[in-house]
Amino acid sequence: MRKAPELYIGGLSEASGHSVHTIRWYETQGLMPGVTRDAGGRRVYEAEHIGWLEFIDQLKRTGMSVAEMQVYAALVMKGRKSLPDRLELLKAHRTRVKAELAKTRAALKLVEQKIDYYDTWLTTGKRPAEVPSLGRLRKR
Amino acid sequence: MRKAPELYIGGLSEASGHSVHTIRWYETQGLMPGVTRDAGGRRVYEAEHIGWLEFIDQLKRTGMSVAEMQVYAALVMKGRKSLPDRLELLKAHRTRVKAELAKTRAALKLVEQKIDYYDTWLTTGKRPAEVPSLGRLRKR
DNA sequence: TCTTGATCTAGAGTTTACTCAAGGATGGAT
DNA sequence: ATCCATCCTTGAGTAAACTCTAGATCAAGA
Repeated sequence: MRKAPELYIGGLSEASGHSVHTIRWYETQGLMPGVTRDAGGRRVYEAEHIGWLEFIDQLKRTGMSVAEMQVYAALVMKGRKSLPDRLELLKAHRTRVKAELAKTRAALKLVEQKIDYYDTWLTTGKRPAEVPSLGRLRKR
Repeated sequence: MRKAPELYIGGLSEASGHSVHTIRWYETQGLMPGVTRDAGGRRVYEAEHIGWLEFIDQLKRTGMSVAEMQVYAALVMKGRKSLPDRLELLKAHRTRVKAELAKTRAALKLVEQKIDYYDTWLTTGKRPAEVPSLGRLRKR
């Protein structure tokens, strides 16, 4: 009754946008739970693995290192008794990400101030009033 | 009349939070315009270099590579005739940063959905309805 | 003058996250 | 029976951004 179309590494690669190299490397890093093999030794994936890799991508994009994703993946493999730990890990991650985002937004604001500074200088032809910490340097 | 307190690499290191190694390495990468030497061959910095490194840090925090900062620093060294190019470079950077921020915010949102999912599961004791692309995986 | 701490250069080493290469097995199509 | 694409493993290579080491020089204080 349960008959998923077989998903080999090439198919998962296409579906996920990761190279087959990367998928195998993720596996060596403990980031690919639940991979089976067929009679010929080939890795067989389920449709869920596509979603899993997508989730991994979100973690990565929010700045999680492979080392911490390893911890998360290990918890997933321990089953539902690890739910509290997974929740804690993700919450801690969320806190860090929010802090990082705030810092990056602040940095962007400063860069934009510099843009305004250059813009004014260029359109008025004269150097605007000093803006602190915008990294001016005399020519030498 | 113009008498700045001498700033050697150790002082700049303290003031900027970068190691002396990093400051020297930045120089080899063309990221330190306007560094002079004293009679004994030691690097002498001006107070402006502190602001410069702070600005570099903002660029870095917003994800600019050292390679692109090189380009920016080279423009700075060309003097005011490079103003339009500097402005263009920073504006292009701003555009990229905003796009990156949007993607990261979206990723964070998905991670937060997963947190909610785990939270509900944990507090109700039963697995909530599927949320698409949250990377579930069967144990095996 | 001697010592100590900061500085210098050149070059090697580290970390993270892939990315590729070599050589070999497998399996469906002709 | 033979091709060819796709898969396998092991291990080496790459890129970015530092980070450290070794051996030498310099400057200021005891």
